[in-house]
Amino acid sequence: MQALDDTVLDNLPTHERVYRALRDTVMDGALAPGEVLTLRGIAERLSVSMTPAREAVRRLAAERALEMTGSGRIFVPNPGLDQLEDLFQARLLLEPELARRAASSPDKTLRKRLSQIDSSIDENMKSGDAVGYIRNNTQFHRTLYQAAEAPALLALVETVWLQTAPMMRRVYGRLGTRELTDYHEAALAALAKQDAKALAQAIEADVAQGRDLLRQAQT
Amino acid sequence: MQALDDTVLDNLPTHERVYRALRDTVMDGALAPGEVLTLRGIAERLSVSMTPAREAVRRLAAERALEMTGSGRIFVPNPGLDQLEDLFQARLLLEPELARRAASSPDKTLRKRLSQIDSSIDENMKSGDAVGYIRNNTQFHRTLYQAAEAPALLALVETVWLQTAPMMRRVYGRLGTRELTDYHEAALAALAKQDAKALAQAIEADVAQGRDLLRQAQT
DNA sequence: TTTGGTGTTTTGTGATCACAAATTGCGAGG
DNA sequence: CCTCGCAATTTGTGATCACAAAACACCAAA
Repeated sequence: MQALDDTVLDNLPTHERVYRALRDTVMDGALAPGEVLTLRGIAERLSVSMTPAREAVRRLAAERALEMTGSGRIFVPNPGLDQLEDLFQARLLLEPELARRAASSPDKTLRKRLSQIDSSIDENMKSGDAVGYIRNNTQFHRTLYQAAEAPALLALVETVWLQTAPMMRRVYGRLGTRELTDYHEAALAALAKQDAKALAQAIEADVAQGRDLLRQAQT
Repeated sequence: MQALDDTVLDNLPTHERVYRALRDTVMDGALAPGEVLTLRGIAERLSVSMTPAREAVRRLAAERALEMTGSGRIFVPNPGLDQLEDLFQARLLLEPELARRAASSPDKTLRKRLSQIDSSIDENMKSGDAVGYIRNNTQFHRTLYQAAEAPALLALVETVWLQTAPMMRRVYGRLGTRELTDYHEAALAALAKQDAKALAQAIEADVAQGRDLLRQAQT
């Protein structure tokens, strides 16, 4: 009876495993903007053939988590400030709406889970763990929005996260995470009161903080 | 000196050609929701091997234009009413914003092109050409939003269009296109006056009309 | 007519390979 | 020190194939 919560990492198709592995490294900001990847490199690192590696890469490219030149060169996108503004605008349009919908969820379990994640975030902030911060912050938002039960909207937001992650990693690495304001507390309080408006505002402030930090970092 | 505007259909990678061909059929609503596709079928129809067909399909699946079961079966999504509401909500959040940004474009050429497209739409409506209507309507919106110079936002909207296209085709096929209100005229007038607010409202009304028509059709 | 099972066919998956194009490395010439 | 050019290498692409699993068709039993 080992591993009931195996997150079914095995028995998945190879291309799916490669996809998830690559996606996670992008989401963590483990890949620097502009960094170049090769199919053979990916395939070898994960002990698979080129075929599933190619499929995974093309899938990520479709989600704009990776980019490919006309000649097939694979690299991590390095969006300009303009494009980043667009991506944050998308977040500001979509995420408060998702929060609003999640607000009607009377789920006690949800609040507990969010609270736990927020504790981890606090630790990450104090210890300056940028990767841990990004990972838990993403998980906080994802968990909240899942309660909105709007998978089509959440999918859109996830692709935006993928596109901003490498840049945010760079920013947090430079500026640190110690001086960030934690809007999650306010979000949790609003959720407890089922105050959709306040929740949406807290999320908006949270997203806007990320945007402003990024603006500030861009020289 | 034939075909300078060949839209470079040749000399593109095979997987790209397959992708575009499939994407167009989805956008046109030529594929019915629930319809099943096979890699060998696609490959044979386009006279290519399975490899580029697979890549194209997986790319479309990443954009949610196609869906794949755990066992790899490929089919056109058949979203429930709930999901369609979400998709239209995304459109309502994103498209007015894109319109707003496009409004500052003083481009005379743009207005002329939009006007031409709108004429085609009028013909399509009168003749009840559902596919032509969908194609031109999409082109109208795309052309307008391209002026917003926010490719990241436009890409999000395009994926939403892909997801709703099969259902809209069904709806227009059933209810016809003759009784639709043409909000594009108002949009053009607002654009000429560079009235961002009015333009955004016209676009909102246009999108909302699509949503309402779909609601009405769902029994 | 419906249900259950069984054998056939269809289908996606992943590895391998030849090929062409792009990239890189390096040395000659300015 | 920089730039150009050529050769060696790296890299993505697309076809093919064996394989396992899923889907399907068909027939017998209730």
